[in-house]
Amino acid sequence: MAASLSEQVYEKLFDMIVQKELRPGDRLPPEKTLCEMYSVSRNTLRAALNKLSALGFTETRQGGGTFVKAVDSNVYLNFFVPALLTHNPDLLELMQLRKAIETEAARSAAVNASEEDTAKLRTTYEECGRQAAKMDMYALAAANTRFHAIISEISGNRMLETLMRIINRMILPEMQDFLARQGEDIDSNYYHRIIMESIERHKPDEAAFFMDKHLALLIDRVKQYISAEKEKQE
Amino acid sequence: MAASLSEQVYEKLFDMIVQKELRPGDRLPPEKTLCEMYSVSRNTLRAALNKLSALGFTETRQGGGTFVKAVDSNVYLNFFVPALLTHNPDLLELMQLRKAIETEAARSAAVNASEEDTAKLRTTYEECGRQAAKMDMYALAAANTRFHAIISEISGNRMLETLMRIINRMILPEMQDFLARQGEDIDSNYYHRIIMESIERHKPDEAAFFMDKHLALLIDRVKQYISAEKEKQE
DNA sequence: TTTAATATAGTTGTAGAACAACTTTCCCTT
DNA sequence: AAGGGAAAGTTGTTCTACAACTATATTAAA
Repeated sequence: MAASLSEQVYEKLFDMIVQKELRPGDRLPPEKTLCEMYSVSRNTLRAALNKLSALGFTETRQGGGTFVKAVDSNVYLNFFVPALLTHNPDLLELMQLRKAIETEAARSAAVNASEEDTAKLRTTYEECGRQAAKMDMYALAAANTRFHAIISEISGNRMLETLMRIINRMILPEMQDFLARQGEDIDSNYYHRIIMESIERHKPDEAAFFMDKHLALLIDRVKQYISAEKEKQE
Repeated sequence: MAASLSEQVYEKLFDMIVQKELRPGDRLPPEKTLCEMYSVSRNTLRAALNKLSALGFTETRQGGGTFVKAVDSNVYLNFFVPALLTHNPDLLELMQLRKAIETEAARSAAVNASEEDTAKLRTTYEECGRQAAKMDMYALAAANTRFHAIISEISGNRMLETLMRIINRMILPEMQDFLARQGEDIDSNYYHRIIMESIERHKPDEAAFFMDKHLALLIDRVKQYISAEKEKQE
C-alpha cells in the first residue's frame, strides 16, 4: 500500500518545512527544478504543492513563486467555520481537551503571573460579574471566554495559548446557546474568584485543582443538558 | 483579484458538500463528467479535488472514485497541525502541552479501561522493561512512546488521542537523543507501573496525579539537561 | 442455479508538451 | 539616476496519452 507519488513528494516538502530547512518567507525552487529534484512530472509535483497550500503551509503567486507561510492560527479559524457546518463537532470531546489544557495553563499562570497580569485578570473577572448581573448571557459567555483566554496568555506557553484560542472559537457559539438556555451561571463566578486568587498568590497546584474542578463541573452540566434535550425529543 | 479557476471549482464542490447536496458516502461524478460540468480541463478539476481531499472533505481511491467523507473531529486536527508546527515550539513547551493532554487522558483511561485495554497496556509496559534491561535507549524511547500512546487510545477521546500522536511524532527524535545521552531512565519504569495500576484499578484521580508527576519530573530532567548543555558550550 | 475465474469497461494517477497569464529582472532611453 | 519597456522566468490551464487500479459483466465450472 505505497502512497501515491504526489503524496510522497508532499511528505518530503512537508518535512523540510517542519524541520525548518525551509523557513517562513523562503521561496521554494521553481516547479521545473523541483520536478527534476524528485523525478516527477509537473502534474504530480503540482498536486503536492497544491496540498501544501491547501493546508496553509505555503502560498503560491502566479508568476511569482511558492513561499513558505508564517501561519497565524486565526487563518485556520476561517477554515473551521465551513467545516463546522458539515458536522456537529463533538462538544464534549472538545471541552475535555479544553479542560486538559486550561488546567495546565492555570498551573503555569500561577508561577509566572506578574502584577500587570493579575490586574488584567481581575479587571476581566469584574467584567464577568457585571454581565452576570445584567443577565446578558451572550455577553457573559464572551467575558468568561476572555477570562480563560487571559489565563492561557499568562501561562507563557504559546502552544497552550494558541490551542486555547482555537478551541474557544469553536466552542463559544454553543456555550452561548447553552448558557442562554440555562438562564444563569452562578458557580462560574465562584470558581473564577478562587482560581484568580490562587494565581495572585502564586499557588500552582491550587490553581490547577480549582480549574480542573471548575471545568469538570461545567462538562457535567453540559452532559445533563444534552441528555435532557434528548429526552425531550422522545 | 479573481480567484483561480481551480479555486472556483473547489468552492462550488465545497458548497455542494456543505449544503448537503452531496452527502457523506456519496460518490462524486467521475472526473471526465465534472470537467464537462464546469468546463475546465482535467488538471484544473483535479487541483480542486485535491484541495477537497487535503482538507479532509473527500477521499479518492484510484480506479474507484471520489467519495464524500463523514467529517469527524480529526478533520479539525488538520488545521491544528500547521498552527502547531509553524509556531516553532521549543521542546519544553511541547512537553508541557503533552503533560496537559496526557494527564487528562490518564484520568479518562482509568474510567474507561476494559480488560483488553489493560492487558495491552501491561504488555507494552513489560516491553519497556525489556528494552531498559538491554540498555537500548532508542528502542526504549519508542516503547515508552507506545505506552503513552495506548493510554491516550484508552481515553476514548479522539481529539486527545490524535493530538498525542502528533506531539509524540514531534518529540520522539529529541527524546531519543536525550535518553541516549542520559544513559539510563530508572524513574519512568516506576511511574509507568503505578500509572498502569491506577488505570487497572479504575482510579482516575490517582492515574492523573501520577501521570502529572511523571511528566513534570521528565520535564525537569530535560531542563537540567538543556542548561547543562548550555554551560558546556561556554 | 450458484460460484469462481476472467475479460471488459470505467476511473484515477502520472507523464509530457504547449501555450496563456502573470512577475521579476535587466537593459535602454531619457 | 530614474523611468519605461522588452525579455526572461514562473505559475495557471489545456490537451493527449498511457499506466495503475477498480468495478462490472461475461463466461466457465461445480
